[in-house]
Amino acid sequence: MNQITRHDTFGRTLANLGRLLRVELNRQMHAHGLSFPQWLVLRTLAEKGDGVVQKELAEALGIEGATLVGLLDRLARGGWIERREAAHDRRYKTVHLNPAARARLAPLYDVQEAVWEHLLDGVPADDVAACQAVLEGMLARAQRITDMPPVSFARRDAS
Amino acid sequence: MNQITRHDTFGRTLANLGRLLRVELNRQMHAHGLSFPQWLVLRTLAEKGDGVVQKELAEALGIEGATLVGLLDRLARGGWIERREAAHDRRYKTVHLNPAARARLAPLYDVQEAVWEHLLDGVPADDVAACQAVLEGMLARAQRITDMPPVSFARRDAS
DNA sequence: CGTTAATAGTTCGTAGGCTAATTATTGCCG
DNA sequence: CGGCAATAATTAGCCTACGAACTATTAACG
Repeated sequence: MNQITRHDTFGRTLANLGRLLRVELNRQMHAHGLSFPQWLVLRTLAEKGDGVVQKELAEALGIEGATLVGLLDRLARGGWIERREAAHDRRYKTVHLNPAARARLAPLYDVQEAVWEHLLDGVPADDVAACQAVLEGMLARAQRITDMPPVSFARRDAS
Repeated sequence: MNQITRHDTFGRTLANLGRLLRVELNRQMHAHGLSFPQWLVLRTLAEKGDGVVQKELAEALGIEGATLVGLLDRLARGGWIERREAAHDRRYKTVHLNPAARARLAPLYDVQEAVWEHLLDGVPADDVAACQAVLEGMLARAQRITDMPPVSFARRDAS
């Protein structure tokens, strides 16, 4: 009963891959004193430049502000970052990478890249590009869906 | 500094898509009194038949036994399932779908399928298949990687 | 001006995920 | 038979993530 659809296996692959990636990258980063989400925060911080405001950082990461608070708390406790009050508007706080953190961060780019190379070893670049195109299309549709009410998918009448 | 690599954008797409899917499916399932992980448990339970043992259920879901314990606790509290002691070996417990749960579960297959149809609307089946092939290859490699030590990726000597 | 609305950050409660340690039971083997 | 290893489930502790409620500050406008 209730057959497995073609899309369903796609979903399972995606879910399993996501979980495995999270676990594996987490494990790799832990060897350098960071979790994977923490690494994402620091990497994004380094990209966007020092003094980014929390709201903007959370948006760039695609997480909620409340979630970022905890991440920053732990990063600050570990000496990676520092929060300062913004002068012009005291509602804002700017986030700053500590000087020592930059050096500790450098090797992690190699770790990340090595993981990806292992995962995509032997896969033709064209195939990867095609796959990414499909995923990005889904991403775009998913973002549109998010604005719709939940009921819209229940296209059946629950007798 | 520390350039963005080609694989990196692929990783971001994957991570963002995974997150959006999780959030969206969670939202859809909540309209029927379930979270997305809970739905996965019940669906897997229905597939494997009644009386599955927790260990086997956790493996089918790809999560740890400890994680399943909490999920089953909440599902039992909600009247969806029931745990019974296995007769032949009192270490085991078998999980059983409550009769009323089956009827409540039926419409959710449609919800799930509708989400996938929206996400893949207009994408040629060949492209989806090609994409899935790449992802499955990554999945297979990721499973092999998990057996390796964390250091193996730090191909540079951190002075 | 001053009250009200909007906005940034935080806190609180809940859930899901992990690892490590505990408990209860069974298997093995000397 | 008896102790010891293996195994299933649970518990405890941590991190990440969410939404909702709260605080402090600033903006809007009557």
